[in-house]
Amino acid sequence: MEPSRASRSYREIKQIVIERIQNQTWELDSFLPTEVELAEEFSTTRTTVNRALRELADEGYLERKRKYGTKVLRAPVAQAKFSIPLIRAEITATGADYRYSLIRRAEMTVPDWLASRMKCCADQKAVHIRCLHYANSRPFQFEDRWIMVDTVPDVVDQSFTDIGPNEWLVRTIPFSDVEHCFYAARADQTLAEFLSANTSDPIFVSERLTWLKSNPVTFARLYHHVGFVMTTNSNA
Amino acid sequence: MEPSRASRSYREIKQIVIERIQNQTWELDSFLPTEVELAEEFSTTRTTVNRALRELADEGYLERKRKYGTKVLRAPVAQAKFSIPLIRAEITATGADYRYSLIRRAEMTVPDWLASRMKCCADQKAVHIRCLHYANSRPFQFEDRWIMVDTVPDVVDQSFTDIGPNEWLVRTIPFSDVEHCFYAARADQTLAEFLSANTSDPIFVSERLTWLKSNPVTFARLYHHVGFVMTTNSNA
DNA sequence: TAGTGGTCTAGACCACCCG
DNA sequence: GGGTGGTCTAGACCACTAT
Repeated sequence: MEPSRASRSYREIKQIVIERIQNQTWELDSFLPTEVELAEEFSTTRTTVNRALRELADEGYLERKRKYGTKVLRAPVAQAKFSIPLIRAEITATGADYRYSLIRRAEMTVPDWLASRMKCCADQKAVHIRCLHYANSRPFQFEDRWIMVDTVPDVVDQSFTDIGPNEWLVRTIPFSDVEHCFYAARADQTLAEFLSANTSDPIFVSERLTWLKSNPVTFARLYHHVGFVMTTNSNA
Repeated sequence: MEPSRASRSYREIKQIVIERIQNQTWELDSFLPTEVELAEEFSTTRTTVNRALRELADEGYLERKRKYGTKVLRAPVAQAKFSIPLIRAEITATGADYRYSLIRRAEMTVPDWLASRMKCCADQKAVHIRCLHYANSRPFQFEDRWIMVDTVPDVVDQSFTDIGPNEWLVRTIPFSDVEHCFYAARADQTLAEFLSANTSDPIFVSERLTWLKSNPVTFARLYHHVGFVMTTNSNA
């Protein structure tokens, strides 16, 4: 007669909460029971319920406020996650061969537009690199990158003939703040030649800006091959 | 003489760990002290240290294994998060006026390519919608969408003349699994007219696939205006 | 001011996995 | 086998905020 008293883990609770939202047992915009009530229902402690609900809130399904309660959000799909792998890994993961080729390496003063993007002053030095990444000998990505000498002094000793700048940076710089952006651009003649595309082909471009403790590290503009598609990692 | 014994919060511990990685106090690929040791150093309990390290691992900075320890990962920027707002909010957030216009609404059997994308059978019905979203009377996004009648039966009663399909779905369907993808496309003549663009302009396209408990809900292909840029939310 | 979630404590047992 | 992180317990006090 007595119902099961086995306590639920925080993972089970997460799953049950999701099911109840899907069943509309708990409707959109409505409030869940309090943590104390749920802890009793699931024969567990408030700590465990708290972890389950906190994670669901982080994932965008719930909204929580002190004194107010926990509400079912209406638009749970508020966020999408992308993993940004090293390009070598991205290419070899498909079974293709990876090849790297340096096109240009030059030291110069950062141009004004770059200083503005990186929120830094314009009279500092940077190494400017252009290179190509191939998959099975076909152009996969054309990379146009600046690396700031003040923040990464070792860069002046790097030729980048054998290793791509991103791969080198990831080995060298501990960790950073990053901004990404993505847009579509039209291939000009130069870009078309690098990517074996036709002039005016649509090109998927991603830009990555990196800082280390507020100091500018690098700006990268990545031109992807025609037909490239960026996809989310299934689901959070 | 005695050092401060004030215990550290999990947020402070996260910050300290990040600083030590940036300082190279803890080098890339090296191991951190164990949770017990850190708990002692920070005058707190293992629970608190655990939460700090667990969150840093979720964010991609650390790798943790039982019996093995906690390691500083080399490529911390393994993931980027995007928030995907309702288009009305996206537009009004910039201060622009939002306007919506339905172009086409038709009930039909799902085409084979769509059944394949949604992992569902082809002999079911769907409502096919095309519509435009304007910002200050200029085309902002052209939307091409299918909504599955079997999963969302109420859709047959919706005219979508006054409210966009996404806005209606978000009010109606509790929550779902989602896949996103993004790519660059070339505007054909029709698309150019809808978006007030020129033929062969590069267009940023996003596709969104949604399921509810494994049942296909909707497929949306969103063509953004020329010059659109998608950006990450600053930093995790 | 009262009620809710946010966080912490001091312990415990368990699961995994390297050696 | 033993050491590490993963999780849970049964409490406690705090911080925020709706009313």
